[in-house]
Amino acid sequence: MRLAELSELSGVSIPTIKYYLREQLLPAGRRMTATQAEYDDSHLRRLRLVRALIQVGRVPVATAREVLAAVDDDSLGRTIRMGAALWALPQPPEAPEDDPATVEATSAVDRLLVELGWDTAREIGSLSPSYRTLVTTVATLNRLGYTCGTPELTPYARHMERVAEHDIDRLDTFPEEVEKVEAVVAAAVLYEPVLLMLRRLAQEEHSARRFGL
Amino acid sequence: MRLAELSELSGVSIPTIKYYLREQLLPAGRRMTATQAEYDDSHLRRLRLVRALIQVGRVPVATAREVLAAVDDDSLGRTIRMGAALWALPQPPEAPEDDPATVEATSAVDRLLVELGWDTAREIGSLSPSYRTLVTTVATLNRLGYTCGTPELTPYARHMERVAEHDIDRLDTFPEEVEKVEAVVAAAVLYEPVLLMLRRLAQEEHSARRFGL
DNA sequence: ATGCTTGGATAGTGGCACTGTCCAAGGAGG
DNA sequence: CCTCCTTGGACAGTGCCACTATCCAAGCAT
Repeated sequence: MRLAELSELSGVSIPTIKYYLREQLLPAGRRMTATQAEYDDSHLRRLRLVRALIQVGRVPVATAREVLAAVDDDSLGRTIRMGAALWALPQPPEAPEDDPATVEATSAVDRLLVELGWDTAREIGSLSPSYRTLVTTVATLNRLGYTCGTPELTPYARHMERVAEHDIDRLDTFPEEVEKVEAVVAAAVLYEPVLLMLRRLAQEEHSARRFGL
Repeated sequence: MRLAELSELSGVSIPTIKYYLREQLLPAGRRMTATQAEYDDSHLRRLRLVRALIQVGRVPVATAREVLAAVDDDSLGRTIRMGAALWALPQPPEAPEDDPATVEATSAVDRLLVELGWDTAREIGSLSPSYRTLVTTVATLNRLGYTCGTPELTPYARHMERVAEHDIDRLDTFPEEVEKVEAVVAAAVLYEPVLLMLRRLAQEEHSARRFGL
């Protein structure tokens, strides 16, 4: 298919697609003549993933580029590739390391990992963006005056552990290799809002039941 | 305390605080003279909440203003006030209503609510932003080619139901009324990244255990 | 009394995700 | 063959938004 058709099928405007091509979020089409290129289903799929990352996941373009580069890097093995893709994902503002709230948060999270027996997470430790983001957020909560230490975190962690197990089980559902990696990224980014909205709905439900409307 | 002190204690620059005052995210200080105003702990607390909303929660300033207005509205009862505050929170781009993927997503979510017995959620239905966001996201997933129907959603919903119950239980921990409402907002916004990061950490942990590094 | 600080108003900055314009090269119809 | 419309590419411009810099007159401190 050509650019115009890609645009129609995806619902993304031509200038925007050109922009994504320029930013290397989308691989170039197969050049047919000097002025024409041919796109296929993989482009359409990738384009939709890009939209999902940017619009739903609110991932900045530069970050999306890194994530997708990891997805495409054939030199990496499956697990690594998934990891690398997810690795590039989040970037909330980091606090200074010597901040007292940060120090406290770090030790709270570390104690949590010990308690749960998440040894791999402990080894990888501060390299993981998830870990760092968690510490930052806990520090913010504490600075706001809301106690958020190991005891508060533990029950939540146990719940999310079961969710994660379920996530991993579902992985085998996807057949193709590239699709699999893309699926992990999509699932990471798109299932997160799903989870959050389910939680809010459940909160509304239980709050209404307990306190009335 | 005066503006400079408020700035130092909060770590927010004076021009930014002035900006927040202008945007009515922060109530004006008690005017002492024509050129001086006095701020107190409630201002500091509110300022930190604003930062949390904007920086961690990525809530746009205009939305934050609405949320905080609901928090402050004494004419509303407690539950309503919390609801109104959370009500104003999210705003992911909505899809056209007649889109086939959206229709499918709507029915999938509705069936989910029936299955779970979330009757209040069903009544409030499409008024709730959580509901609408959930539908939009599910539609996006489907459009991307990832099946996300009632059977896929149910286990996640059950997990989040337990999380939400725990959330509601924790509510009683907070003593003051205004603080309580603020706490709900802070918890909604700040515990969301905590949950997500715990999930990612757990995923890394279990993925490593199952597939190796 | 004088020099520095304060709060308030207003205009400007920088980043980012697009979007509009132009152009030369094709391809399609007569 | 000629004309007209479309295509892909380059590049500058736009709009939004969260700040930030500048200026000013009125105090307060010494």
